[in-house]
Amino acid sequence: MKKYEAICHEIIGQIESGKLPPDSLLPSEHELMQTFQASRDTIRKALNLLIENGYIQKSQGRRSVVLDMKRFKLPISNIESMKEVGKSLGEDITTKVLFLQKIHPDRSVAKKLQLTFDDYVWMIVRVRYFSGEAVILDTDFVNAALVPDLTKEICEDSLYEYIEGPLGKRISYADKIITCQHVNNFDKQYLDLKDYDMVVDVESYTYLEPSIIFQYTASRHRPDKFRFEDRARRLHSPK
Amino acid sequence: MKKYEAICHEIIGQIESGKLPPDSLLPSEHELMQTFQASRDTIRKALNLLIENGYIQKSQGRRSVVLDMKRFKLPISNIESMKEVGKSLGEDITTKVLFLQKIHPDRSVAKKLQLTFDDYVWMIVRVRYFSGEAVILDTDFVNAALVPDLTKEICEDSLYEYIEGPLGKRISYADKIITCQHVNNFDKQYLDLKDYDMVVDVESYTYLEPSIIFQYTASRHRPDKFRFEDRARRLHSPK
DNA sequence: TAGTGGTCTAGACCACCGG
DNA sequence: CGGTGGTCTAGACCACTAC
Repeated sequence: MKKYEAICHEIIGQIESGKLPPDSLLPSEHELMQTFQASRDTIRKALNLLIENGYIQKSQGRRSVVLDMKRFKLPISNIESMKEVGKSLGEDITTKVLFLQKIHPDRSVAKKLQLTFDDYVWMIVRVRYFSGEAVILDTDFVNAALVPDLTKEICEDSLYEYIEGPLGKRISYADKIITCQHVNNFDKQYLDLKDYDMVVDVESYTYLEPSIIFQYTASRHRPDKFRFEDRARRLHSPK
Repeated sequence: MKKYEAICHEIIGQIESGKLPPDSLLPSEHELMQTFQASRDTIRKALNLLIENGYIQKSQGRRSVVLDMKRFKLPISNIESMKEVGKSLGEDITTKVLFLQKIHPDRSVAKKLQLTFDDYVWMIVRVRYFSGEAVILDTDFVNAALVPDLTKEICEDSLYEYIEGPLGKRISYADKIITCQHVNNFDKQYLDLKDYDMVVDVESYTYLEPSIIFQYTASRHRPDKFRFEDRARRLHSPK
């Protein structure tokens, strides 16, 4: 493991164990250099990781402050598979594959994945059950040139795990667009909608390294089961 | 201006002017060092800024790739005041202040802002009009010890501009929680809801530097006018 | 193998904060 | 004023990619 990651994890451990409670101050960078026998740059990289993950807050001239992480159990602003989300939630999530077939893309999908009509995509339709209720309907289109073989078992388990494991590729980033929409017939047919007439629609464009789009997903969430948490930082324009 | 910010802006300029189109490769870090007469570290800081703002993607052993920013004109994942959002949208946004008063917080607000019942908070209720339609209802609670004087004019113009300008404080970050909820009587009374029976609820906890909570906001959006865009990065756990 | 980005080090100077 | 974090430099070595 990289040194600055190791230092970051060591400090996270101290925060989560309560040795560094919320609102307490971290040792200075100089002290941390000695503690961890590292250069200042390495310490600063470790601290930057802590900032990105919402553990601490820095400001010039003062020591870093430990933040209160209690409210932030489910960061969806990262990319996580359903399997990962379920694990961190401790919820009983199951997946059912309704449809899985290699097809030629239609006009809209071809454009989204930057393909031609002659290329192939996997179309996957999955329902996610939370405690037995069908609350999310996912429709995926995956570039079949990048992911040649897919099975029902992989789609039920974890698509991302398959891609990053056996396929040896790496997921890089995803663009997400969240909107609200009226329910359509698919939603009605496959989700336990109760009397909701709207869904939260999350469109994702997912990229492999270095910047290759491989997946477009439309994810329809029953409104009462949708929740998105994010920490936004203010971009101060340069003076 | 800091050197690495200057370099970052210079490169953004080249990307936005089309001199560095999407999918093209940046010069190597070594070449950039010579071009900008800077050390490698400074170049890397500039590139990191470009990554954080979604302009480029790096991966080891390869040159950096320019990403397509077209879809990302409206970043609500940053902290922006309504005034800033309106400016970048070119939309006709106006604000009407319905209520502005210094009060003692109730139990719920006191807890959210880490105050006691003896402290004071400003309660502000504002309606946001897009092209004449009332589509967002904001209810703010602001720690009055940090922002002693507020007027209707400031609330109608820009609260953040007032805090970062005359008050000389800096906004640091905000935690946001997005959910869907049924409309309540306030929504019905003040928003042009058409026949929608749900709203998108965005709760924000906003912090000043170094990490002082000063504001809690509940923002209720008419569903058809809500849109949230985000670029999420995959956090690979250390091996 | 050559070129690239990733990590790590050591040291300098500056800007800001607090007492 | 001393201490702190922010910026910048110069150089070394490693890991990965592409050929």
